[in-house]
Amino acid sequence: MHKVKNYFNLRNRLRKPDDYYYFCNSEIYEMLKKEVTIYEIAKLLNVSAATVSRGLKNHPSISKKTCTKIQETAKKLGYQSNALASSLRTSKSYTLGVIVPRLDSNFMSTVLAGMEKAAVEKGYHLIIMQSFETQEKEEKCAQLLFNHRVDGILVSTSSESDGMNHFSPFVKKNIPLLFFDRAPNGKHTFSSITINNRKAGYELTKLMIKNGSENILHITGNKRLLVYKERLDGFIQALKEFNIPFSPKMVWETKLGVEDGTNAAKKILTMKTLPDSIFVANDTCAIAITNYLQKKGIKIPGQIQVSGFNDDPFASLFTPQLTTVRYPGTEMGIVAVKSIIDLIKTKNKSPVKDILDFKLIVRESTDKIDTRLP
Amino acid sequence: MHKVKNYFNLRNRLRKPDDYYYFCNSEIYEMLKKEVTIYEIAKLLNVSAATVSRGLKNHPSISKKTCTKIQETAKKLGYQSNALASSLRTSKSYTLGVIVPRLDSNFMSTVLAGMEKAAVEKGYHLIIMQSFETQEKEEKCAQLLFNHRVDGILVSTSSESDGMNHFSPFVKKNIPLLFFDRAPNGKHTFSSITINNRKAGYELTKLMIKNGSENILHITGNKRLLVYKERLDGFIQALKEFNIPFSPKMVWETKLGVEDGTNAAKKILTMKTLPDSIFVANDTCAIAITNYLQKKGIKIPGQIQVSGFNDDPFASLFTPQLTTVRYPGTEMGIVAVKSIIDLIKTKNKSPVKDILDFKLIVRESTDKIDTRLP
DNA sequence: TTGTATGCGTTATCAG
DNA sequence: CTGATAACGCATACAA
Repeated sequence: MHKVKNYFNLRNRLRKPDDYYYFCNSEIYEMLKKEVTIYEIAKLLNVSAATVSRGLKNHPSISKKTCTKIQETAKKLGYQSNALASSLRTSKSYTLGVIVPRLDSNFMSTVLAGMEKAAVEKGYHLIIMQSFETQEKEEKCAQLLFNHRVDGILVSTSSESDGMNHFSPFVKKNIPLLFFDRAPNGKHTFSSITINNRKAGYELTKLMIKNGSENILHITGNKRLLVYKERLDGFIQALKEFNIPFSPKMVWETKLGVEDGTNAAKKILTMKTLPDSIFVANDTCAIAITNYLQKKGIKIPGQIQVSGFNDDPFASLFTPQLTTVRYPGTEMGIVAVKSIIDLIKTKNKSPVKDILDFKLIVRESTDKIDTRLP
Repeated sequence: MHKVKNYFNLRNRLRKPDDYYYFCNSEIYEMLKKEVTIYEIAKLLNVSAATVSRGLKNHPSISKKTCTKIQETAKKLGYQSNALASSLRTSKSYTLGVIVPRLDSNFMSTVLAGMEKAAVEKGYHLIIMQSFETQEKEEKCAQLLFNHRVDGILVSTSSESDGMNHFSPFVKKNIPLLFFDRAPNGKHTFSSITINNRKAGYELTKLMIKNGSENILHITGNKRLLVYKERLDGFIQALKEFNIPFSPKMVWETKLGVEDGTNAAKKILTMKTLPDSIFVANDTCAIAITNYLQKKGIKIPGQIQVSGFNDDPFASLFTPQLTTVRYPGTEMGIVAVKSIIDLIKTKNKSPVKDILDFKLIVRESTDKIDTRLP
């Protein structure tokens, strides 16, 4: 009875000790909606809360017998550990923060699916937030995630993002920060997982040149984003290699949506000489362009070759099947999470720089130009 | 100096009081990687931690002057509130748990995007988890989310899920639980947000019948899921209304993926008499089927009308443009989050049952059957 | 308007 | 192997 009293001082419960045993075995718990804590278990078993805490996680220093007793009682009482309290005490939340420009893109949802899977496998979970392509929201997300004491943060930057100062709290506190897909421009020492956009752009362009093109149009996204800038670089590199003079007029910057594609197609039709191929920086826009041009009687790939980027699920169902770059979304997600968990666990200081392999998917839409209609 | 000593007793810091002012203004904080807490701010300003806590959130009982002083110092020290501690204390986490079968579907990512947006607007954020269509994982997700003391949980059930017992901890503790898109079968008193799948199935079928079809094939998903069961019900209802006899042979259950569509198409081509229309329960599969049939020389909609479900982005770019049902993903996400936050705040006991309007998108793929090729 | 004291539920440390 | 105690960082009832 002394012990019980002692606990009562500690925890300052309202109940009278005499009622305690009955109380624990009754339904009153639920009715009072009081949390079932390790103290409840402790009191019932006449052990200390510390022992319960250990027993619950099979701490080696606790006897098997006590362990099972504790776990059984926990189950009986419907005990659910409080992860918040645990995180507060241990300063480990097993939470990873994720910031993406938007959730609802084919590619992004694939990445996130991979991330979630890998995270759960390693005992982590994700708080996912959207920056909607603005720096302001990206900063707010970062703050919220910091306040929630995530163990690591995965970011695909917004197109607006300039400095990376909003991540300095993480850096200062040595909380791993890893960029995926869209990494910051310029020289920096951040960790990142990307694909070789430059090489992909290069190979796609080379393919079209080899198929007979000389007058290539590149329709791309916001050039401030490294992913697009590098595809462009690859494009230019290929032109150079084949002695095709480059001019900025060959590059159109758009938002790469369906409407942007339709508009681009309209504009193309007003050109004095049509391009003989179009390298579009994503599939959605490539298909929108193709679709419009086809409706206006242009033969694809007969008159114009078109290539996309991403290998969206419909790219192969579309007619003509779209040549594109397979961009390993799920894998990127998995690698990103595995890497960051590694950074968390090893407290490794050297940044990860991972460049994933892409796969060039060559399909009908870039068929050789000598198969052209007259 | 007395106060300072007092705080020292309370918080048991290592530092000597004499060094304190210097300490707070120095860089040693960051070097020691000690958290900046309200106590640090309090000591610097010679006020109590309680005052700081209040001042930080502009509590009315704190003078403007003190408030600004506190907030300035907080900023200077790079103070970041600890949401875990706050949640522990207040037992409000401002976190919503979300369980979906998978993240990487067009529709789901749209819903999630809406959810995230609405949640952030209301000061909440999301932990998103995948059940991968298994009950076992769904249960694990529910547990983890419970352990993290989410304020509410949003669920789209896995196709395997049978009982809903794994959500009873939430129900017992009066934590709002809301199903979206896929709600549990049978009678129950859970809150849910769905679309009128039955009516959509009915209208789609009616459309095809009115366009001249008599021999309709319905390709659907797992019938244990209410969403598919109801589409089927609507299908049957329309047949009945037009006195077309129903037979189970008219319904094929598949997984609705691209490959399943191709296989279904192959099987269709082996039928003695081809159906004159096909109502497919999602767009992906509808397009895969159409694509295969077209390749084999079948005219769509000339010989067979096809309709999908979901209005995926490519449905209108495909040739023929796909007749489908627009399923308001973003809106569903927004409504779901708003509803659950409402449940959280009002502690309302009466369940929400929201049925969103869909929109029938009639396009070429179901053009009148009298335009058929001979 | 501000301060005091305490608890939220857990775990680490130290002692036995 | 187990127990007592003190944090983790914050917020609130109560007191002043």
